[in-house]
Order: sequence, then structure tokens, then C-alpha cells
Amino acid sequence: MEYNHQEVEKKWQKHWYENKVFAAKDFSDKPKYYSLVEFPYPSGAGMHVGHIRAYSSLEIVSRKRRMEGYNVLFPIGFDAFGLPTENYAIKTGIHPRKVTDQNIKIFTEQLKQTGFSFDFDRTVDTTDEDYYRWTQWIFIQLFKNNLAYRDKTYVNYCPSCKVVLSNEESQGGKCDRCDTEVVQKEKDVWFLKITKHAERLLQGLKNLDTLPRIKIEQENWIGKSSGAHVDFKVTNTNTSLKVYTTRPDTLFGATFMVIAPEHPIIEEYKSTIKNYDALINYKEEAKKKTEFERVELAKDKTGVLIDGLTAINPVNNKEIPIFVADYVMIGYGTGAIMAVPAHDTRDYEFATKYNLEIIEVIKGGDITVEAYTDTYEGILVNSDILNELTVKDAKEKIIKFLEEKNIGERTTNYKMKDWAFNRQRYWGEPIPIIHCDKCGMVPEKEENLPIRLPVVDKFEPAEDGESPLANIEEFVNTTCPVCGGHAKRETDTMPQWAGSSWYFLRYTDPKNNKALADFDKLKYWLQVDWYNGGMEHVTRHVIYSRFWHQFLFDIGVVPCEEPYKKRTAQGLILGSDGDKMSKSKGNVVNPLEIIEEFGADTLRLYILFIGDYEQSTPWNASGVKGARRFLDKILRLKEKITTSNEFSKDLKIIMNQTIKQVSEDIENVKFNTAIAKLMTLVNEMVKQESVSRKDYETILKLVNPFAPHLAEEMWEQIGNTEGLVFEQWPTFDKDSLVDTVIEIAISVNGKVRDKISVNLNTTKDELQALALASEKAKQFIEGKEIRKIIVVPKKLVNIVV
RNA sequence: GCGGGUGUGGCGGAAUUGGUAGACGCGCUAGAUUUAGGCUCUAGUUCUUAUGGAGUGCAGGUUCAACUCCUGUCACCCGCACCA
Repeated sequence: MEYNHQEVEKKWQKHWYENKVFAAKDFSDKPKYYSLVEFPYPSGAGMHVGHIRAYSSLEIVSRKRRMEGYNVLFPIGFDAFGLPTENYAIKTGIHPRKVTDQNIKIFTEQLKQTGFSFDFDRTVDTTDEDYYRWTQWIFIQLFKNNLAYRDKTYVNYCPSCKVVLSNEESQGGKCDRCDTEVVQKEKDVWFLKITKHAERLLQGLKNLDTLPRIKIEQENWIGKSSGAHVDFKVTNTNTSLKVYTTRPDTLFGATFMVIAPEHPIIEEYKSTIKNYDALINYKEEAKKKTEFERVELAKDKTGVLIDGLTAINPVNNKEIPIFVADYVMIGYGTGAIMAVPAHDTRDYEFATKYNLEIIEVIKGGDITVEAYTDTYEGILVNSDILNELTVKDAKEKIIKFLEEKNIGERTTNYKMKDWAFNRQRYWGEPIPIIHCDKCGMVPEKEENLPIRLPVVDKFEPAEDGESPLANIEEFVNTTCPVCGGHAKRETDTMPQWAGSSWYFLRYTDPKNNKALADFDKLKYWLQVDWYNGGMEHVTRHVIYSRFWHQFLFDIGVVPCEEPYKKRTAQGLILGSDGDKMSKSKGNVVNPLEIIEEFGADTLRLYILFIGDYEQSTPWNASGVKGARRFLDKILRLKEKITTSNEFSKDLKIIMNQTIKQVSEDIENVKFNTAIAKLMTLVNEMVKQESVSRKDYETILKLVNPFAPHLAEEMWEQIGNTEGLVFEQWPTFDKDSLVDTVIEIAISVNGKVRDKISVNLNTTKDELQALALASEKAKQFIEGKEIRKIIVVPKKLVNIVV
């Protein structure tokens, strides 16, 4: 019998989607389950195998949950603002709206062809006016709560195209389109004050159920450290330089200071500094260095001594020099450091190069050779009041000392920076702020939202790094919502991270036009029970969305502080050559071709069977056939079923084992072993003369989440009228997991020599006797003295000779 | 450099409160069915100089017993990267 996958799959897809079988029901009495997968960017290339892997995990979980009696919300949507569509629009002149709609349509079709159990009625599209209206609304709330502000930053700028470039467009320091050297241009842009939430974002991780590395990556991104601020008086001025240090205990070893090239003190004391020009030169040179060069040159420290300013080490009143060097970053800490060359590799290199004093303050190393940095413990020397103290005690003592003398204080610092929230592009949410000469920056009235993207024919960015919107007079010119006078709209648009920072909220109430979502619905559905997505989004996207969520919680819009209960991440599918799939390498697998030839069930099954879900694995074209064979075997089993509603005697144990393992493996993201166990069971069933109806129905239920089309079809063919979607998930009998007869290994000196079948309840003594009676074991015992016999019930007997 | 992870047959990968290494799939070999191919079925498939011996990146250690624990070391992957 040939299985016509095309016909069968179409039939069930039609049934599911036309009858809205997967619709989530608000306020159902069933327990709710919210499974969330990262929504795709609807590119023209459509769905690839990576998408299928990304969605399959929670597809399996969601289908299982429905069978376990949950009311499941498993939605999908589109993160559709972004560069590729915009670039396509620039090239072809076709409006991004059109392109986006087209791509979404195709993508949706492809998702349905794969048989995903999404609730397609809740689909959101971040570029939809009814959606970005609320993205803009959130921005206004952030602005009103002083969490959105404007400040200067450096952006990647192509002087030839006169356009601001994203990091992706300026890789290697060259403009993606014209290959011109990219420069750093100073620009006034929007920032979101995510740093205000640094500690909460860190604390919120405590209750997140996730892999250690996912947690650690976020922790590193937030980058909390504790130390102290210390003020160093600057001679000939009445000011001081504030530094941040995690090692205030080494203060007596601070023999010079280094400030970042952009540090404001240079401008401030321009007239006192004798070599101002040299410093400005250095700053310009530093700015020109691409990121690449900065890393490459990391070993070769450069800097310029400030002539005219020196500093006083506050603990010993020594006068020390101040340098400008680009190994100190303006964006971290205070942009100035106290250099302790004896115990910091960078300071040591710098000191050696410029012949500066190096004072050892922690015993144990040889500072004539290299910096001694293994100093988390240790004893202080050359440090006056700190001498003989441990590092830990010295830290406490010096911080107290600094605080008493009013020259410093205990400080916690975070590596995370505020979120630069801007793009100078057309295809993004307009930032709903109005610039009025009289009233300053004013948010648009909420009833006027959305601020729509004007419909135009040209999408190219304006010159000098301005947004394309800046050229559109009807858009720019407006009236001030406060004074009614003439004013101008903000023309920057939001970055792609905006729409994706709250999309999971909209799924709970996607058509609401009074609020981003109804509070009671949010209360019913949140938190997201399980969120799966790419490892690459674990820091930025997850942290950004958590930040927005915490903020929305603070203003009473959402019912919980943290959005996600559990987070997992899938591994990449590589090309069959082991490289990342890419068009240029020609190793891209088109999932639709496989659906066509083998069916969606086969593809889904293979993608989950391919390897550990959280690890990256190469594609293997012939492996697909194995998945299909497994399905064919299930199909053929139908011919052998009896009417019995009990498990077959010979299958009872393995049936129960399989139910247990498959159920557990799914929860533990071990889809590959779940499928392996199902294959083992099916192989066993194939060997039987006949299988009972219950055997067969059970395997269909277990296979259903993985290969739902085939499962539904066979379920129907054996006479069931209700579909499988809400059938009850099988349960196992824990007394039927182990056979009464088991195999025991007999080993001599740890090497297995024989295997015997014994009754499960065979006693230790009996096992020992059986082992000694084994002919095969005897050969290895003969003529030797038995020194010890170890009997592990149900496992093995080890005879030591 | 720092942090995390991985290393097991020809390939993807199973197995860690220490207890029969290689489940499951691919590939391969032989046979059956077939006009042939495909499909399907049966048997086999870690290596080997084969009644034995060796074997989970490498070198040691603990143990009756180690893929699993400990010490050292190498390789690869991911993330961060002059973070003070």
C-alpha cells in the first residue's frame, strides 16, 4: 500500500485550519498553557529548515498539552519591519507594505503545509498600523516616565552614500554597498534607559527556568561588578578625577592615571593643558580605528601624557601623571582609571612602555617579569594602613576609609549600556515625538496614534545620515500638541527590536483597539510558560523584552513582572558539509521540496531526530528516508490489528516503557531519543503476528505530536470519528515497566564473560551461585583464587580473582 | 585573554546517584522477493593479528567496576572581549 502523503496531509490541514481546531479559548476552564516561539522575519526566501526546528519543539509540547487537557495558546506572527524588505523596495520601487504582505502570505502557507498547530487567527504583524500603534504608545509611556531620552552617540556612517549604516552593513569597516571606508559620525539619537533596570533584570533571572549558559550569557551582558568610586584631586585645578575600580585595596599601587580620549576634562582644562593639540590628534586617530584594529592592536598600548595636569593619589598624596589612552573606554565606569601596573596586565604593559613606576601591593608574584594578577586572595604590602591584611579585609577597610574622608564610596557598576533606540530608515515605526521650538520635545497625543508611515515612492535615506522621512514635508511639518504652534516631527524610526519586545502580549488579544491587550486576558494567559528561540537572541531580544515588560508592569499594564517562565534554545541545522547553511555555499536545504517528496510528517520527524535539539547538527539527506520508513511501518501495522482493548501480552512492558520515556523526553527537550524509543517500539510491533487495537491506538497517540497527519489518518481509518487533537495522552502503569525475567551480566575482574536470564526477584545469594556455575565464567576463574564477589541485584555479578 | 560547551563506530548520535559502551537512524555487506530497479523482508556491521585482545581526544589517578569521578593536557565550537 502506498501512502499518499500529499493527499492525506492536505486533507488534515484543511480540516484543522478550516475548523479552527487549534484556536485558543480565552478564559476557558481548562488549565492554560502558553507556548511561545520567536516569530519569524518574513523574508522573500520563505521558510527554511531552521524555522521548522525552532518551532517543532513547542509544536510537540503544544500538541501534547492539548492531549493532556490544557487550553493551549500557541501563536505565530511576523516581525516584519527591517532592512531586507526596505532594500528590496529601494531596488524595485515596490512598496514595502506590498512586499511584506506578499511574504507573510507565502510564509503562512508554508507554515500550514508543515502542519503546525498555530492559532492562525491570532497572527500579529509588527508592521500593521493597528499593531505599531501600540508600539508607539509604549514608547510614549517610556518617554513620559523618563526612560526615553536623546543623547549623542557615534553611528556607522558612509561618507560616500551619506547614509547611516547598521552593523551588518558595515562589517569589516567597509560600506556594504560601495566599499567606502565607514567613519564614526556623531549624531543625536534616542536612548532607552534600560540601565535603570539593570539590577532588576539580573534578579529576574533567578526564577527563569533555563540552561546555565543562557543565564550566564545574560548575566555577563548585564555585567554587574562591585567596587568603589575614588576621587583623585587634579593639581592646579579645583576639580578631581573620579575613577571606578573593583580593586580599591590596590590603591597604594596606583602610580598613574589613564583617561579615555573622549573624557570631558580635556575640553574643560584646554587652557591649562600644554599639549592640547596632541591630545586632540590622538583622539581623532583613535576614532578612526575600526573595531577590528582596536582588537588587533590591543597588545600594543598607545597613549599620550597630559602635559599640564597631574593627579594626587588620595591615600598617600603622591603626585602621579595622567595619560590619555584608548585602552580606557569612555562608555564604561567613569571613563577614567587609576592604573595599578603591578597587578593589571594592561596597566603593566603601558607602564613598561612609558617607563612608569610599578609598586607591588600584593605579595606573591614577581613584578619585575609580569603583572601579578592572581590576586583574589593574598596579603597586602607597601600599603600603609592596609599592610598585612587579606585582600578581602583590605577592601572593606579602604572603602570605609574613603567614605570617612569623603574621597570615595562603595559602588556597584554594570557593563550594560543604555539601549540606542534609532534607525534612520523608512521601514520602521515612526517615533511619536514632536519637536516644538517653544515646548521642546512633546509626545504625540495618544488618540492620534498611530503615527502612520507616509505612503511614498522613494525609500532611500536622506543625505547626511537623516531618515528618509526627513524629506517628506507633509510628514515633518505638524502642530505642537501642547501649544498648537508650528512644530516638526521626529523622523527617526524605531529599531527592529521594538516590535518584538512586546508581541507576545498582543497574542492574548490581537484585535483590541482600546489597549495593547485586555488586562484580564493578559492575566489569564501570562506568563509565557515556555519560550523557545535562537541562542543568538538570548541576550538582546530576551533582555530588551524583559525590560519593556518590567516597565509595563510598573505602570500597571501587565499583571506580572517577568514575562517568561522557561526559556530554551535550539541548535543550528548546518549544511551537509558541516558549514552554516548559506546561499553562497550552496548547501541550503529547501524544506518544501522535502515536504513535496516525503511529506511534512517525515520532515518534522527527521528534523527532531537529527540530533540533540540544543546542539547544532549537520543535515543528512539520506537520513530523511529513515524517518519516512518509520512512518510507513506504522501505516502497515494497521493490517495486523485485532479488536482487543488491552495491550498485547508481549508488548505490555515495552508499551509502558515507551509511554514513560516519550512523555519524559518531550518535557526534557530530548526529542531525538523520544523518537528512537518510538522506533524501537514500532520495530517490536512489526515482529508480532498481530497487535491489539489498544497497542495501535497508543502508538498513534504517541506519534501524533511528531507526525500528526499520518496519526490522524490512521486514527480515522481504524474507525474513530473524533480527531486525535484532544484525545487523551497515554499514561503508563509503573508496575509494568520491568519484565519479570531480566538479563544479568556475569563478569570476572570487571570484564563481562557471560549473560544469564533470571527472575527479577532472584536473591543475591542465588545470583552468586548462578554466576559461579556459569561455564563461560569458570574458564576465567579456573586455577585462580576468588578474592571477592560483588553482586548488584538486577544488574550484574562481578567475580574478582 | 575570560566565560560556557563539546570530543564515543564509516556518519548523525544513545548511554553519566560509577554497574552489560555503541540504543535508534543513515551507510555498508550478504541473502530472499522481483524481468530489472525501487520498495519490503532476513542476517550481519567498533577495531583486531579473532576460543583471545584492545576500545569513548591524549596522559595519569581513584575503584571490584570509569564514557561517567579526580589531576594534567590537546583539539574544536559558541558567547564576550582592553569592562578597570
